[in-house]
Amino acid sequence: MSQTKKTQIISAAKQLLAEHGIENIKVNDIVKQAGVAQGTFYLYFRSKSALIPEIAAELIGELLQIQREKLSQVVRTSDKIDIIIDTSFEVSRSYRGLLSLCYSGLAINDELSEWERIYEPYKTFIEEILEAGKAEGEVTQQIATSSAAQMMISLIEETTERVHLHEDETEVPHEKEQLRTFLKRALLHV
Amino acid sequence: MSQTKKTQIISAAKQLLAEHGIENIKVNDIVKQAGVAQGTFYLYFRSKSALIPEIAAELIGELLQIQREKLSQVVRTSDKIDIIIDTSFEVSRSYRGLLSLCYSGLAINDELSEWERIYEPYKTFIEEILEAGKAEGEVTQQIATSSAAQMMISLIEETTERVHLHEDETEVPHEKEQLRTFLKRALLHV
Amino acid sequence: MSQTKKTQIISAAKQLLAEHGIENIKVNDIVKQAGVAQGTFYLYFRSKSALIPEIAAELIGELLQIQREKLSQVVRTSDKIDIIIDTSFEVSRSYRGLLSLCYSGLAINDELSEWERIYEPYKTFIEEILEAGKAEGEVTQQIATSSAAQMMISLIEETTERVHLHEDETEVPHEKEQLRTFLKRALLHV
Amino acid sequence: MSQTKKTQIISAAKQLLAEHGIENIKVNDIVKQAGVAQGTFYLYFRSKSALIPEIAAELIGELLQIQREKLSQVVRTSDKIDIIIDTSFEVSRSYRGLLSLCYSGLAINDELSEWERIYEPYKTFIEEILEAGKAEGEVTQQIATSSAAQMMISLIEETTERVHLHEDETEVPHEKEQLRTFLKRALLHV
DNA sequence: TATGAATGAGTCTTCATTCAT
DNA sequence: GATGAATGAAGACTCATTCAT
Repeated sequence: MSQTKKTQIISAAKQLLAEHGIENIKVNDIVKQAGVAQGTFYLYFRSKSALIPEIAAELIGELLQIQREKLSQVVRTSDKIDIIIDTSFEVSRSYRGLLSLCYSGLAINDELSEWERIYEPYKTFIEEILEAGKAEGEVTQQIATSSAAQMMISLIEETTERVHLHEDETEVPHEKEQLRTFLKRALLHV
Repeated sequence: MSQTKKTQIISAAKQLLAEHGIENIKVNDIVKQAGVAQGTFYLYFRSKSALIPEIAAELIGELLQIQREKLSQVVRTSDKIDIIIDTSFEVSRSYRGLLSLCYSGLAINDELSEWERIYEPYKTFIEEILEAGKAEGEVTQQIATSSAAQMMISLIEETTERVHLHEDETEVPHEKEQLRTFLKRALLHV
Repeated sequence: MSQTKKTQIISAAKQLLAEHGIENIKVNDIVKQAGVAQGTFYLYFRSKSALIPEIAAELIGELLQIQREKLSQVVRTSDKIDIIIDTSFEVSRSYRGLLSLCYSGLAINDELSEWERIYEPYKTFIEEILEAGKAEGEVTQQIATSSAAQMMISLIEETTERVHLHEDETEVPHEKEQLRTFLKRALLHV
Repeated sequence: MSQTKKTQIISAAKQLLAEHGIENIKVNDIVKQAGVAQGTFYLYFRSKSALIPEIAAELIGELLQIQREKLSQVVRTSDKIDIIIDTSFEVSRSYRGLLSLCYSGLAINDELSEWERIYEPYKTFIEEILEAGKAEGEVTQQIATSSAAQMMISLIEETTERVHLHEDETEVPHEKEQLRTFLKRALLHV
């Protein structure tokens, strides 16, 4: 039951965060939206900025879970990349701008390591895919999986954010295609 | 002469911005550092947040100028990419974190178009390089220059920021190399 | 209990307002005098200028209540006018200058209608007296009660304010007498 | 020539004062409107608040001059009152709200005596009219001319301001008529 | 006289956080 | 656990006034 309150708060925060920026939402807004009292917030979060990592973690977790699921039966790395891009676009759409807000929010608060800790499992997930791809001979040996995973994640994230911020859905397919091409050229054997 | 004051303010702001985040610096700090009065700030900037675009513009301008100069005698796109990466790392080092702070600052203030206006010239510069590379048969026809330029810029920026935030100079050469490989694979003919 | 805080603030504000002008008192002064925190002020008032109407309303309410009471057993309009003048002088003395400050405060903030809404009940009260006087044949039919009430209120208010601002109590009886004569000549049958 | 600058400033201030309140106009607004430099203001006025009395004096002077002129050939006090009311309405219309702003401006600045000094000549002018009316047997002996003059001025001023602030020109004739009746009943023999 | 860039004290308002109930 | 009234530090911004030119 007490978990309910926390969940309500996180949901409310996610919603507001996606609409406005981190600096533009007040604890007051969140609790109002969540339908709980001001003080309740501090029962579950040490401070306002402690909220961001939790949301980020939830987001990444969600993304990871969806992708794990969708990739379970997929074999070719090329297909995996397609799916990763597609799901990223979908998740990013519903959280419009939230990821980069999380990022800047964390960066601002000098909690870089916190951020990395949260991103860790996702990065590992991508690394494993690339590693497997290398083993299969599909992914180039030229690039270190750690760096490549990082660049791949950044590029996908940045592109999805950018595209969605533009609010012009018509260019989505083209940008997605470009991203696909770019990534595959960089990572896969010709 | 009155330009001096504005310059002083921008310099001070750049310095402080690189050290702390945008939300962590006060107008008061900036003017103190700049050696001008509180009111003087508002003589040259409509508000605190109006400062960011100006700094960003200056930064981009600087980057653009340096790269234009260094690339003037270079022919091969591959070499151009090397130089762009190198100079980006250098500029980014001296402005440690400033670019992404500018970005988040702008994103927070919903001034996306302002941000794009500022980035415009740099993006065009990169596009022209890629276009020329296509003409020379060095750059792949597979990718649209506009998208490619955007992705290239994002990737370089994100990587430089990330590497510099880690404050571990030893990994710079490796990351730089990885970035080079990644980009060239994506953009150039094999 | 929470009403207490608001009451404290209004009391403090009334006191300070009577001593200084609206533009000369700071929110800080008010809360210090009231013994509450800075933020508490904004819990009960949207802004500093939102305070004035509330005080004005309270003042008018007080004046109205006193006069209603004192006039309950009085029959002749002439006597009623005497009592209205007397009580106005008394109330005005204890709020020295406050009424006109309220007025200017409102006028400055372009909230004329707000001001009229507040004055409404008092004006109605005076109108009813004049109407009753007309029915009794004591008040002249020459003048419309609405206009007459307005003029009567203005004249009394202006005179009391003026007299009290002079801080020379010796002239009060004379001015009061003059006001009485003036008003009765204007309103009553000879 | 230097008088020109001062005149420009006063004109600009009158205009702005009539549109906004005293507290809402800045020296900057005035000088911009006047087309002079910021510093020029302080060449002619000790401070911002020193401007109000000058404007008030000019206004009163204007009113006085007009009325003196119009009354020069008039004999009956009743007619004089009509003319005074009419001209007051006219002048007040073009300075919509300015008089009361002057008043509150001065009251706020505790310069009551200054205000009275400025009003002095006008009050004397009205007193003389009433005195003459008494001599002619037209004005009642019941009321002291000093008090009566003051009340008459206040009432006219308050009424004109009120009517003009309402911006409903259709009620002007009725209110004017009511004022006329009220004043004549109060001051003249039946 | 005239200018207008520069000043900086002054104040409103916000909002994360606390704590008595 | 839950509440929400109360807190008060913090900071952006204003604007009358000055003064070097």
